[in-house]
Amino acid sequence: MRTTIKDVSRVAGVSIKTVSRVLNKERYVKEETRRRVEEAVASLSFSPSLAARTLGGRRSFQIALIYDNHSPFYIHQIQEGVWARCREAGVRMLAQPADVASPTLANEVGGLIDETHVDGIILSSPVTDSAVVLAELERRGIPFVRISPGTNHAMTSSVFMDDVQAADDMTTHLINGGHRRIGFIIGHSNHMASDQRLFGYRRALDRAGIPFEPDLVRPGEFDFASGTAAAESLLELPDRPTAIFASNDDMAAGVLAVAHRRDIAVPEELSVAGFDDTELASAVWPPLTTIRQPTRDLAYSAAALLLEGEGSVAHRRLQHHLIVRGSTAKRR
Amino acid sequence: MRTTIKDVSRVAGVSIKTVSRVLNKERYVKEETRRRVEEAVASLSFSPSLAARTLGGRRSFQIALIYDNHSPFYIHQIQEGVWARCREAGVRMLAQPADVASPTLANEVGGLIDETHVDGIILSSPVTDSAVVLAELERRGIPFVRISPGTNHAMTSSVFMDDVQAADDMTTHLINGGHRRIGFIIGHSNHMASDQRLFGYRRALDRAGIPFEPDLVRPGEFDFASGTAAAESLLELPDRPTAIFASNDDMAAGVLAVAHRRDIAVPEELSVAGFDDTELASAVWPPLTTIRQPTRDLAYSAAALLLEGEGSVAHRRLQHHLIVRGSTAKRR
DNA sequence: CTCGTTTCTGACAACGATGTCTTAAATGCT
DNA sequence: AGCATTTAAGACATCGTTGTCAGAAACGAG
Repeated sequence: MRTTIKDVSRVAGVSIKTVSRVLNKERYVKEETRRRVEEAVASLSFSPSLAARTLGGRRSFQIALIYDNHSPFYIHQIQEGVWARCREAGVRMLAQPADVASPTLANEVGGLIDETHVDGIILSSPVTDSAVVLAELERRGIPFVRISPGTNHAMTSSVFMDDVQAADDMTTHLINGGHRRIGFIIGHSNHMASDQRLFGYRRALDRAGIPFEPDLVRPGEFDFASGTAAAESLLELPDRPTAIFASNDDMAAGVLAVAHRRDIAVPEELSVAGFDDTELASAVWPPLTTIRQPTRDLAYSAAALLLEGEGSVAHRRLQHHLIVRGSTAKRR
Repeated sequence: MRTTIKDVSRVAGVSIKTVSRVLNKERYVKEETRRRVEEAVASLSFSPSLAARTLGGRRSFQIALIYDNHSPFYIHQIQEGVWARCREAGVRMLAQPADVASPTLANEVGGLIDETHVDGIILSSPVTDSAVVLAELERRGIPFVRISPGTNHAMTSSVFMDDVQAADDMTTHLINGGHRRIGFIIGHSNHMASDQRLFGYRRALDRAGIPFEPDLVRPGEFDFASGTAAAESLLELPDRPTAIFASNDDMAAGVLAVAHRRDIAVPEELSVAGFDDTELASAVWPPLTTIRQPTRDLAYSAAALLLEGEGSVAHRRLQHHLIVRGSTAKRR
């Protein structure tokens, strides 16, 4: 038989309602009573049934994290951060993979909410910018926080970093190294951050008075394979770039592989830059110069905002950092 | 107001019990009635409350996946596989990070079970071999399946691959390439698979009549940093190895980095082999020769065993594959 | 000392499903 | 036609908590 609040109440010699009060840290419980209940809870190593709390009460002690992202490193850090904050709050995290391209996505999210009664939701890019999902959440009035959203910052709670500035910083770093022909690999088109990083690249070029050349820009999809494809085509240009800035580390790793294959020395003949600073950035050779995106902290802050926020809209911007490693150097 | 089974029963013109029967695909419902109920469910887009089902019934429609692993790639694939099978069965997966070294681990697992009423549990290495956790699960009589356990295969359900044979295969591949001095980097000491891979390495050497040299073996922890450390010390040997076999891809990537740094050409002067075939194996240069561990499939099978298995003990062995890429070559 | 607050506690209904039991209708067999 | 069996559907208790309300005890002010 399962240990229930009734057993605790019997051992402590109080009503179940009083046990419930202690469990929920409510006011109006005498210190002495509280102590007795806590002892009973400990001696029975009692854990209240989430199902019963959910059904009877107004909270479910659960939040959902919805993501659709192809970088395991990124997801891992996001999960880590959200989970850490949830743990502190005694709340359960439901990790929910999703497919932004699925026509039934909004229904699935709605079903998730109905089934689990989650108290709130955290959206990670690119689900942050799915209009149907946002509409569904608004309709139900359920609290949610977005991590690195691409749109409508002001209307909903969110945590983010300045992707434009970060890409600008990296591009400027390359320009300062004497590079003028800088290739750029765009991220996946369904991530708003992709546009922003491209914009930052262009802004830095403009400021330095370097004309923008569409030929130096290639599309990508945030994965290794698209990085190699883009690099192949960039390095075949008659007047090839002396530096390539990829919108994330996975694609930058692809660039490195192509450079090795073609016997182009990095960083001597070609500088390569990434973005994100995932574990991958330090696991390739040479280690990548990249932008450290505070992914785990973004996730932690998102959970904090959701759990603490009294339904109010709030924002938090976290700082990025330019990490210079061995994959970039001054142009010779 | 939330949509409940009552609303559905009203729309369909039947009792709530009948709706419940349709939801649970029970017998003894007239075809015509079933259809009416299903229409009502669809038109209201009703999703039953998991909390209520859990509380009232004998199942919770949830299973937990408990892991403590430092490789994001590995965890990602495990989650992926379990999740896929759960989705098919309409069951929720609770991803639960843990710390095998924590003294309160057993309590945490017990608390998880009490709180969530999970129907079963999947353990991933190294939690698979935590005596306290196994004891706790046995004591409660809750079904569980272990993924790649290191001990007691026969007593509990599990899915696994043959780590000994796989390491033997890889070592033999290197020996066949003419290598005689083959370095080996052991995995994390709390993973049983580490011992098994070492054993496979030795077995292959024995069979080939190559004496085992303790000097060629270095400890590691399954991460990039320990791979570089081990490689540094191996490559400083007076008579350095012509091949290094690391117990996983992360450490093999570390070996590659050291080789690059020291200007040792791979694979011309040094062959490097990994294990797992995570995304990382193809994201480094040269791409790693490695063992493809069917991680995702192991996880999928584990979930299948748990969800289908009628409480009986079952096992499934999955096949590994030697993947030859550019990081190994014949000795010159 | 009385009365109004504040503090503290318990009885009981409610949450939304499933389990058990009962009953009615349909079916099969002699 | 009569009876046993199978099929079909509903009434009601139940799961383990929290919400609401009511009442008792302690406290403070006049």
